[in-house]
Amino acid sequence: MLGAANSSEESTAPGCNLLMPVHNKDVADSFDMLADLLEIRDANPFRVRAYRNAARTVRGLPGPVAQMVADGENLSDLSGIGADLAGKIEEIVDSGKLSLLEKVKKDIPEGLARIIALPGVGPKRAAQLRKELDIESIGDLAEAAEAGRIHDLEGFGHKTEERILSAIREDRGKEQRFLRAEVVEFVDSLLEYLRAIPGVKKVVAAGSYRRRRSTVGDIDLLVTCKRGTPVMDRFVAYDDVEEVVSKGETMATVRLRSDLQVDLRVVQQVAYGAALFYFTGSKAHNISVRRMAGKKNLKVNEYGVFRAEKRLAGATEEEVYREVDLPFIPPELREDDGEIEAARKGRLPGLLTHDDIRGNLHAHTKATDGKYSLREMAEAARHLGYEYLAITDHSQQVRMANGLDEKRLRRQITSIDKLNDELDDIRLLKGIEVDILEDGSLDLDDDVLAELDVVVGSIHSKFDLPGKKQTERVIRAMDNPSFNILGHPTGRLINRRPPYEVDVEHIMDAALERGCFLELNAQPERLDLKRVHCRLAREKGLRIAISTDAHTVGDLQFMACGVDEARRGWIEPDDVLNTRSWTDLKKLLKRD
DNA sequence: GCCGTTTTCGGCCCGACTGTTTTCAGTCG
Repeated sequence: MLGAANSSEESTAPGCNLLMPVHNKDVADSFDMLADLLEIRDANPFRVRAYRNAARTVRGLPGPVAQMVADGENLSDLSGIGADLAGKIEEIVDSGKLSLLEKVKKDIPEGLARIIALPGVGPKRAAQLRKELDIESIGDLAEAAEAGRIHDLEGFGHKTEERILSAIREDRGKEQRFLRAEVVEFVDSLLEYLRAIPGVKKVVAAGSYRRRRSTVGDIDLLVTCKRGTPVMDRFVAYDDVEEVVSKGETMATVRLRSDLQVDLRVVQQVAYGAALFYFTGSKAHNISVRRMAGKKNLKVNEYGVFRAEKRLAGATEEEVYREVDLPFIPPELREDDGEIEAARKGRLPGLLTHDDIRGNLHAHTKATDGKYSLREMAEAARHLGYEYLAITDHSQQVRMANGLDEKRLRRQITSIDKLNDELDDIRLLKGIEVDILEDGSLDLDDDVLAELDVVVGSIHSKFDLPGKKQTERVIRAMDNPSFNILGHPTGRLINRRPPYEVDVEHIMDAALERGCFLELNAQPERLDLKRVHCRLAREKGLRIAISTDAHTVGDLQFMACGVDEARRGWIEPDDVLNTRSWTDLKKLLKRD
């Protein structure tokens, strides 16, 4: 939301900017809100879409749009941003407000935007509810529904009224996204259940799940089967189904007990590729591909690629892409932010795979807040086929985790040396996850840090420093010649904590100058660096470490999540530190 | 509101399901 800006009355530390920083989310939320309200006002749908596209573009930027404005960058170079929207972004950054939005809010109350977020209510019905019943908020709507005043409206009925009421009661309608890693087991069970139905041929999860997004809003499943297979009946009869939202011949939607929504689509085998393409998305990617198809007088839908009535392709995704003169584009890249152009030019990246990973550069033991011994962690890593595992326990500042002081760290170094003499096929690297203190100094003395194979530096305190200070803090830490890798560089916890205000691009430049690296932390709720940052690092030629930050032997499996995010960020094997043998890695870690 | 090796104006992706309807609008993805 806006409005955080501009209160010069409030006490402000000397030297601080009087305006609160405007975040990308503020800009994007303003545009989304404006789109909602304009839609209720029955504006040109393409104008509405332009605002939504712009919101998406701004939300996906690797750095603050406010910085781009400050640097005088030409915002209309961004896709979907023209002169008008560039001006509006500048207005928001400069003033903290969007005058058009303020104006429209006078006409259409903000509460209506929350009404259209409810399932089953869209802009048309919201406008109608307001016109006929003076409903301007969720509260008004709840009252009217409870009083039974909704079902008599034209186009409404008892079912719609009930649906609205139950949605309000269960507080649905707010955006709810699940960590992908959390839903994997739900999806696997469901896939297994569907595959067991006689007559079913293929069952696959599409959507953002297949694109390997860190979070998913719902699950899209695609099924091919023999004619007459009762897939739909069996699907809605699945044990874990809480509610059947809709059920038709070829499509059904259910809500599981976990509140996860699952859409199932049944298509014929000949349309499998087209349907898979269609339901994998992203929506923006699909629209772009369809537009290309349109130029060739082709129509792409979930049943195939057609010229007039004639189906040209559809059985495989490769076929579908081929018809529009494109090579296969990996699902992780399908976000309509450059992959189509790259594909057309034959410049798609050769993406990293899990098999390329040869080690893990961030793990804890029970010496601090981990749960397993050095030996147990080593065995687990060996079992995964790794060549090395860096032990990077916390440093003393992190008292809650029983962080290591110099004495204990030296003891651990000795233990690792001893253990390495015994171990075959796996090498433990001597490391630390050392705290970056508020002034940018490191939490342990230089001489002990210099004895280590790898030093990961992380922030675990003072998350709320202003951006400039936080950025300087990190860069100062990198000045220390022992510093190798910046751990979880933005500190975000998905759905729980926003990133701290660091200028990631600036930090990347500083890392390049100093021979340091950034981590992509593979914990499912961290995943920072995130994809746009990975792309930025890659463009700059800055290598990244993909590390699990494992606290248990099981956590070592998080590597897959990190690889997913890296793939989404166009990362190739050579861009990653831990695709290298220890011999090669050692050279990279050695700073001059 | 954006965008252009057809275009600076006139396009802008496409189909399924539901509820409320007698043929379809609204919503959703």
